[in-house]
Amino acid sequence: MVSSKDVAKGAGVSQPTVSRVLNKPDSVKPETREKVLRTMQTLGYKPNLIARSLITNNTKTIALISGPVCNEFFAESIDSIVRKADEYGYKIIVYFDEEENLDDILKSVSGFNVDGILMSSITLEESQLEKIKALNTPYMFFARRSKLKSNSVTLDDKRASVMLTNHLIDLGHEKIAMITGESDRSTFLERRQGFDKAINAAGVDIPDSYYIKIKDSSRKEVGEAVKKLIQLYEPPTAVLCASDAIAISAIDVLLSMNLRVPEDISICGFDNVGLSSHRAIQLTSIGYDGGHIGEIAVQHLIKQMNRKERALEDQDYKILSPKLFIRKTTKEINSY
Amino acid sequence: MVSSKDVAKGAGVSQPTVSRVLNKPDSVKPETREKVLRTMQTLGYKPNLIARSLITNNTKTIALISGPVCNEFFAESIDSIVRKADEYGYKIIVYFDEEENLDDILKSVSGFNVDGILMSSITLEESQLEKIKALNTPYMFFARRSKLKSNSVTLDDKRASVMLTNHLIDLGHEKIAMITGESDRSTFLERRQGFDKAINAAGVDIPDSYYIKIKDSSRKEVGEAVKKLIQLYEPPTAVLCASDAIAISAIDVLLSMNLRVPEDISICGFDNVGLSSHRAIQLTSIGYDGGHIGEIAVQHLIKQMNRKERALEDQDYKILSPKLFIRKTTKEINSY
DNA sequence: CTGTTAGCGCCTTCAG
DNA sequence: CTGAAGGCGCTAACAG
Repeated sequence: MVSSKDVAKGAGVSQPTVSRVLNKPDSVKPETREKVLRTMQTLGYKPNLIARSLITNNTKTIALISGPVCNEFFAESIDSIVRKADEYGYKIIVYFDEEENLDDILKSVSGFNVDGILMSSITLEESQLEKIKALNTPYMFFARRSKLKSNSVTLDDKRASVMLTNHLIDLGHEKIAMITGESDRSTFLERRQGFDKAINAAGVDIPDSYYIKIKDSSRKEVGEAVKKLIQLYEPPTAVLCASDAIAISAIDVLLSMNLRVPEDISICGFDNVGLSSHRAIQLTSIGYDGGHIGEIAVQHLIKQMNRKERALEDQDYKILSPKLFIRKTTKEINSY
Repeated sequence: MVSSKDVAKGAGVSQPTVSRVLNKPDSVKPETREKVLRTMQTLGYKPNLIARSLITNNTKTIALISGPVCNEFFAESIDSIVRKADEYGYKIIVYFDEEENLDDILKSVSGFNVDGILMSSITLEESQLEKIKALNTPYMFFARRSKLKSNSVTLDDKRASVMLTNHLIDLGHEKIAMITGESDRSTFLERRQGFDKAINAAGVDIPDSYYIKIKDSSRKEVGEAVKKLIQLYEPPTAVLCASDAIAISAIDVLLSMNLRVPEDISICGFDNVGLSSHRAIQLTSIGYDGGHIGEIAVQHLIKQMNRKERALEDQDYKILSPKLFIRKTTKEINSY
C-alpha cells in the first residue's frame, strides 16, 4: 500500500504538499506539482479515502434504505439513484428494510458516517422518524413519508387515487374493490383515502369485503386476496391495486384462474412502472411523469447536504402531481 | 460525536479498555465491562467504523459492479447479494458499469478499500481482468467471466444454449434466428457457440441474416432487431434470445406488430427471470435452478476473503448446470 | 508556495 | 486484567 508519505519521499517534498496537490492544486508551484503527480503515477499511488474521511468527516457515501427489488418500482429507483448520485460523486450503499430490522440498519449507517440517507420504506410512525432524525444526518424520504412533516418527495397519492378511481367510475364500474398494503405506509393510507373520497363523491356503496389488505405484493399474498374477491357472491368488476407490483401479480393470478383482464375484470395500479407499458400487460396505471422519484430525491438530498449550516429543517417537502396512463386493463362495464 | 475517549472518561477507565470491551470483551473484568457498557449506553456511543477501518484495513464492504437493473436478472442479483452479504455483516456499494467507465469505478473502489468485489459486467478482454487483479482485492465474477481463468460463478452457457436450441429443433423449427449481445461478454459468446453447435449437429442451415447482434436489451435495440428478422424474405419461425430481458422486449415488439407468440413465432431466452413465469408472458427459458447466482458468488467471495493468506489464486471457478423451463412461448412448427 | 506540528477515532503493542 | 505510548493515512492550521 503506497501512501502519500511514500510519494512525498519519492518526490522530495513534504507529505502535506502531496496532499495539497490532490486537494488544492493551485496552491502548489506547477513544477513541484508536476513532479509529485509524476511520482504518484510511477508509484501507483491511490489516495486512501478512509483516512480522508476520518478528518473531513464525510464519506461521499449515501445510504439507500429501499423496499424489495421484486417490486419494479424499487428496482427502478435503485437504478436512477445510483446513476444520479454518481453524477455528484457519491457512492450508494444499499440496504433492504424488512422484518423490523431498521434498528440494525441505522446502527450500521451511523457507524459508517454516511453523508446522507435516502429511504423509501419509512412508515407513518413517529418513532421511525425520530430514529432517523436522531442520527443527525441529512435524509430524504421518497415515495413514502412520515406522519410528521419531514423531508420527502412523494406523489400526491390521495389525488392520484381519486383520479384512478374516477377513471373506473367513469367506465361505469360500481363494484370496485381495492387491494392495498399496511396502512402504516403513507402510500397505502392515502391511496385508500383517495379511493374512499372518490367512491363517496360518486355516491357508490362499497361493502367491507371489497377492501383487502395484504402484507406484501408476492404472488401468494395477492393470490389469496384475489381469490377472496372472486369467490364473493357479488364479485367486483374492477380492482384498484395499491401498486403496480400488486396489479401485475393480480393479473398473473387472474389469468391463472382463466379469467380475462379486462373483459372479466378491470385492473389498475400505481407507479407506472416500466413493465406496465409492456404489450403483454398494458396496465392502466398512475404515476409521476418526469424523472424518477428516486432521482429527484437524490437531488434534494444533495442540495441539503451542501447547505453547510446543519439546520436540518425538515421542510423539504415536495409533492409531485400524478399523471394517469390509461391502457388496456381497464374497460367499460357495459360493453361486453 | 461521542468518541471512545469520552466513554473512557465517563467510566473512569482508559480508552483502550473501552476498545477492548467492544473487541475482546472476555479480556475485561466483568464489572468494568458492565460499567463501560452502561456509560456507552447513556452517552449514546457509536463506534466509528471509519476510524476502525483505518487500522484494521477492512471496511466490511463489498463493491458490486452490476449490469443495468432494467434487466431483471441484475435486479434479482442485487436483491440476493445484498441480503446474503448482510447475513455475513457486509455492506454493499453498488456501481453500474456502462459506457466504458470501469476505470472510474475501480478508482473509487480501490480508494475506498472495499474488502471484496463482485462483478457481473466483466468482459472477456484480458485487460479488464488485469485491472481487477491489480487492485489486489478478493473478487468474484458472476454470470459472466473473463477469458483467462479467474474466480467466477457462471452458468454452463454453452450447454444451456445447446439445450435450448435443441428444444426448438425438437419442436420442428429449422428457421431459427438468434438475437444476442456483444461477443466480448462470455455469456453472449458461449450462448452463440452453443447455438451453432446444436444447429450444426442437427444439420440445419442458418443464413447470416438470422444472427443479429444488439448493443443492449432496450426496446429500441430489440425492436430494430426483430423488425429486421420479420422483414426477411424467409422470416424465422423461432428466435433464440440471448437473455430473458431481450426475449421479453422481443415479445413486446412482436405483439405491437400484431404478431402472436408462439403461434406466429416462437421465442425463448436465458436466465429464467421471475417475470418469465408470469401468466401473461410464460416465457420458455433456461437458467440455474437453485439459489440465485449472485448469492452463490457472495458465499464464494466471503470464503475467499476469510482465507487470510492472500494467495488470490484465481481458482475458484464454478460452473452451474442449467435447467430448462418449457413454458408457452415455444410451440411446434407444424401445428398451425 | 512549502514545511512543521497536531490530531481525526480507533486499535495494538508492551509494560505493569 | 489494565494503562501508557505509538501510529494507521490523511488534512488542517500555522509559520515561514
